[in-house]
Amino acid sequence: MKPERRPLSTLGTEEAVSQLADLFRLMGDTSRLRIILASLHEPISVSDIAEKLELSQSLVSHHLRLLRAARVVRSERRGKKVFYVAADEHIQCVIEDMVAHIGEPDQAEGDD
Amino acid sequence: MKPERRPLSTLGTEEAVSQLADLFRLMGDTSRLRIILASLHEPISVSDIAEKLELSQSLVSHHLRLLRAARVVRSERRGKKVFYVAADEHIQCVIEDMVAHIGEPDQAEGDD
DNA sequence: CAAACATATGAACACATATTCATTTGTTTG
DNA sequence: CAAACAAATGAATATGTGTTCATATGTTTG
Repeated sequence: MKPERRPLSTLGTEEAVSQLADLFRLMGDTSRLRIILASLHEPISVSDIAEKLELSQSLVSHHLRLLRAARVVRSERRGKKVFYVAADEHIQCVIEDMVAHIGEPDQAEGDD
Repeated sequence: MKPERRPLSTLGTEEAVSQLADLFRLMGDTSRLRIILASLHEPISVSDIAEKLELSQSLVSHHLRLLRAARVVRSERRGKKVFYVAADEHIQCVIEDMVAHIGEPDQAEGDD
């Protein structure tokens, strides 16, 4: 089920556009995007992310801090481990839309 | 009307994830995002973009080259001017979803 | 409390890239 | 064809940032 989208009229201020760009930029790094994908459907611990993606624990932690600050993911502690999961369903929607864009047939007009 | 999304099963390869990240990164710059927004609904010329956004013609052109290469926008020449417009409706969807994410209520669990 | 495990943080560095300036290419019209 | 306008390109630079290494903080268990 697809969640509702919002009109773009919210993007009047420079600050709003800046906040939006920040989110896209966060998803624009391969490591971070893989981390997001790994935590998209179910909570996963930092160490499991690091192992699964073959990234250092430190790097994963650094990225998760940025993602959590932007509320792309949220954290939950379970004993010694900390689990991260995508914050809301919109994150998945954004990714799915972008994948759909990639699959779109090319209809360039002045591309030569 | 919302276009169809695609499943994320396409993201198996590293190359697919990399391509996806490239697109997000392109939208993660304030100037580029503003350019995308300016050309979202109707074709607009390079000079009009530059004037409207108060960016240099050169800068706009540089960014448009990247956006066109990634098929985020497509170009069409009309006389001396070149008009750019968002390549497909998925671009708008992605933005709308991200705006919706920003408007999402905060439900952090371990945020303190 | 000490030891072991899991995560977070800080500094430093290598690398990418957004922007500017100068120039070139392309298009229309006298 | 020359002049004027519009857009694209290239080089140079300043700034941002992804990654690593070392270390600190937090948590459980003996």
